[in-house]
Amino acid sequence: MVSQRTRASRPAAGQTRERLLAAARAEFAARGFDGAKVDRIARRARINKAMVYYHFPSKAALYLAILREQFAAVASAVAEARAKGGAPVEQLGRYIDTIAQAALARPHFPPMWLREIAEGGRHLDESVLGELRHVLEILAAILKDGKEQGAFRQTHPFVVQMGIMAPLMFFAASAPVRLRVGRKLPPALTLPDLEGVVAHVKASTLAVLSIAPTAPGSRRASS
Amino acid sequence: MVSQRTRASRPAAGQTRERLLAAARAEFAARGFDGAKVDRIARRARINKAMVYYHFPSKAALYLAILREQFAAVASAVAEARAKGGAPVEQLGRYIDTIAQAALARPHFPPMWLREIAEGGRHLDESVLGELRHVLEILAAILKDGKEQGAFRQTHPFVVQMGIMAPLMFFAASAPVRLRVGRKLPPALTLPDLEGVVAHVKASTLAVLSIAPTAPGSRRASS
DNA sequence: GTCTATATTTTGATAGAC
DNA sequence: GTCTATCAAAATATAGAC
Repeated sequence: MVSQRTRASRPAAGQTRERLLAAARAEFAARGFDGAKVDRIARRARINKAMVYYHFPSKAALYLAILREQFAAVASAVAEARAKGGAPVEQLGRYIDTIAQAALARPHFPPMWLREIAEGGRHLDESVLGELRHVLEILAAILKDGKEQGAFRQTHPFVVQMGIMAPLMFFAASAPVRLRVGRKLPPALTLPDLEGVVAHVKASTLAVLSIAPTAPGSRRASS
Repeated sequence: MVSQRTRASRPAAGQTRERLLAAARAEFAARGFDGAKVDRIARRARINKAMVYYHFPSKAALYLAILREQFAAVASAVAEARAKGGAPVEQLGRYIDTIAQAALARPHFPPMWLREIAEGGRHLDESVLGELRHVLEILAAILKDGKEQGAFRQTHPFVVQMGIMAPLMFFAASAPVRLRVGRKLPPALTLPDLEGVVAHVKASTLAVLSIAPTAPGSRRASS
């Protein structure tokens, strides 16, 4: 995957690659790895199929490049947010905001992530898994700080992560379905916006973290 | 290969269809519509490709049949749970349990649902959308009851639904990825189980519903 | 109802000119 | 770097015997 690019300027070479990546992002997000067709990617990028294989050795390599790019961007945004410091409650709020904004700024990320989950992570390599771990470890650190400072109760980082990521990804990716479901729904059931979902995720997450683990129908706390 | 006969003298007809459906469920859940191959479905069902087309007019029709079956089952389980009545808080807990159990009992449902979301619902027809609306309307009714009885604050059913369904579906479908992520994680970060996730979803949902919409620290953390 | 071919189309990937 | 032309391997679907 070494391309012979020097510092010297070349005729709009990078542009083609960028168009290719943009087209591939859109196609893979909309159709998934198997549903995406190299022909269609080329057409979207206004290049031809041979050019795809000039820039990437295979469809799979192109897909992986895009996965990496997206996960790395999200992970580094989260790391930046963590680096800003502050009280655990504040950091957790920022963590949630950051992920929501990453999803907004990168509309192709949520569907690709949902698909990879459904796929059992068949296309995830160690580099992507590493980014995932990075994000989870940052959340774990925030939760640990909060617990040590008496602000949060003991929780499972994986579970908290699920409670944050899942609604945000689900929401970001589900616009078309929500619209179709909402069309024939009683007018009382209006469609939500991202702000509402983010607020809900923040409020519910902070609430579980601060209350005793007694849910109705379950026994009292035993920790 | 000798196929067994039922009590009657006719060849085991229904059995083949059942095997076909089971194989298709597994294949579609694991690979998605485009990734699933009719050859592989036939092989899994221990029949041949022609039999697939004897029972269903096309791959798409087979896929839709399975989607319908799954959504109808979940929707009717939720309707049953609602019919049991009880206080809103109790009903909401049962609603969550029901969805979690439906996901456990039908391991192919969560990945298929995640994929359809990612896909923009391309394969959902009106019958499936109707089941979705049904489930959402039941949740909306529970929330309405709760509000009228002073147990819940005003919330958006769509948003609450996202906070419940998404973590449950995500969790149910993400076992393979979680295992790979967890393998190289500090031992402090153990892997969660479904019980923990269900408890978390219950606790967080009930918590947001009962508190005032000002979560601790939420003013500062918005952006 | 079940099977063995087989038709037809699509698709990932390459050769080779410019 | 970019194109046209094309291959070889899948993959959906069907014909037709039993």
